[in-house]
Amino acid sequence: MKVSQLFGRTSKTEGIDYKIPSHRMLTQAGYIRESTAGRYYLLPLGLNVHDKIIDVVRKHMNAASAQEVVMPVLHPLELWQETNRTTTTGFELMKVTDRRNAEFALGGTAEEMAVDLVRKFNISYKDLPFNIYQFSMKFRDEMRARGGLLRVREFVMKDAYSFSNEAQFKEIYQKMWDAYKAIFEELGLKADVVAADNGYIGGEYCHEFVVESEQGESRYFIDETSGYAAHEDVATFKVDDKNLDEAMHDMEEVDAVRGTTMEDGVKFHNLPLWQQTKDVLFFDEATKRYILAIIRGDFDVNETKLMQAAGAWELRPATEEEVRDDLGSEPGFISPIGMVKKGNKSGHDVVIVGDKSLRTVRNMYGGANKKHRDILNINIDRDYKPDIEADIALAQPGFMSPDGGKLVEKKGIEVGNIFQLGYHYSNLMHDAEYTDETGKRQKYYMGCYGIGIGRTMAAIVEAHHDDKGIIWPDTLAPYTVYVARIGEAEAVMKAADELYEALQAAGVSVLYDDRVEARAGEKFADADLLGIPYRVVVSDRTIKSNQYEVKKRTETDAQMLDKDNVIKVVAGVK
RNA sequence: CGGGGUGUGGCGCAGUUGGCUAGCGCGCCGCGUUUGGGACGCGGAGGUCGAAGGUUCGAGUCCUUUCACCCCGACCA
Repeated sequence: MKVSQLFGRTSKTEGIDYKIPSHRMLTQAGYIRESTAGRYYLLPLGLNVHDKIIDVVRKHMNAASAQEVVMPVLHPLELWQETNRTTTTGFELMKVTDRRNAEFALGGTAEEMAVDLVRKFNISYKDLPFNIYQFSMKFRDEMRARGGLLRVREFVMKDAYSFSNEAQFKEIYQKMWDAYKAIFEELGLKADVVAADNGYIGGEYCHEFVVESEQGESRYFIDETSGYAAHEDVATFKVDDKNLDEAMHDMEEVDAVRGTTMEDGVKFHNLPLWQQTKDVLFFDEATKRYILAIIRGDFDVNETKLMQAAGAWELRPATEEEVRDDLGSEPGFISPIGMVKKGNKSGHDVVIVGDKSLRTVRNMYGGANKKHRDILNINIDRDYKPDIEADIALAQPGFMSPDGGKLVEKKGIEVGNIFQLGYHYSNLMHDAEYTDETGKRQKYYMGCYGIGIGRTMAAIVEAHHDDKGIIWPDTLAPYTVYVARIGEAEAVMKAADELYEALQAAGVSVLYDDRVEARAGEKFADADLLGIPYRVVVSDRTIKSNQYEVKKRTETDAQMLDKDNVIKVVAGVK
């Protein structure tokens, strides 16, 4: 390709105010162009790389015996109603109506479609297991698009859906895990595999593939000695026992003219923070219940874990008015003891969820549901009993991992994930069944597996760039060689043209900077910005010796080679 | 959706307490001089000042409404 003919061009100023390197460089180098917030044009260079990433993903999916299909982008809305996801998805579903008034959802993920497709075939155990996948545009009406390709409203996703029985599933999940490791490794990314929350997708467990990056939005913890890795939403840690050797004392209600913070309580009673109870009241809009979370004073409540434990969907903190008027308690002095759980003013029940850390402390202290009154020597079981006991504590850097090492906090870009879905969808959708060996109908046991192609592209740039521009891994670069022709002397033009032809004849992909209007500095700057692995200069200087100047993007020194050796060096990387 | 901010040629911006023909740099087109790390001169094209309504003799500038975009939060590939 000749630069003079390439659609899209580099710019010194375009995108200069984009803060995130991949966003700025991909825009300035002419790989992408924004349409409106979160929707991008992929220009020829951008599509070139995007396609190469897809090729890598496809290769490994096929090797893991997944089979490629394409599903419609418009999903019949009935399917989403079947699984109740018209209301429970984290992203706002985008809907369209056709001329017959049939309603469709713009696909944001395709579990329902996959199930609907498979059940049309009335399959039996002989068909299992199998895994079908596609590359297709996904639509998500994100609250806020951000960071160029990192978080957008339309993007190509590779999404795969596996169907099996329960016994077969582990192997499929492992296969996808291994395929993902191989994919990201081939793409030049070091991905951590992190346990995470299933969220609106459903199922019981899942893993995210996260590339460590300052620009990432995922926070996760790693125990570097054991390899334990978990998203902050689900990370667990070892809780130390505090004063379990102490005898239980009698409960006592006392005056407590103090402020409403935890520190106020510590100061007033002159007792450790960990001995205080932290009582946090939430309201779940989905199930219309109050949820009272109780935890040891030195820990915080993890809302994701709390939602899982309580079966809640739309948690929000309760307001001060609700605490007072509905529950007859007092902000800052909430307590499970004496809490009216049923038949309170609002008619909404209260569910008490206790963290397991409450069993590591004796004789705790906390509010008495009355202003300026506290209770001392509170002990679980004797004085109150949570409706649900679970781990609802938020992990913090430095805490001890379940394996005994230290938890280190990291930030990263989530480029892919794998979900166990189990019977989640086959329970919700009718006829999601196969016939087993005995002729009985059994539900599909499912998994799903996603990779965002554009986000992966951005993650690669985040991982591979310098202050001059992108540094593509050799196999992903849109072109292997950038031929920079300097000057317009007849002999130079001829030599450059010949080199361009010769490289192409040798099967090397070349971007030939034949612009007469651009000067040397501009061409060098563009070669660096574009991130092409090799730059070959043809100029007065080089043709004098009948040689060419060859420089790798990753190196500072160039070498002089004759044409055959240029081709030899460069042909090795295509 | 909550909080903060910005909308003026393709990009980056200036435009004072309302005032005359809306400017500058980059980029783009033409001619010339240049030619190894983003040159220079001369000439040129390109603008419903985000949109709608209002105040006024007069609005880029003031008022109202609205839309878009950016940054911070909750969500995700």
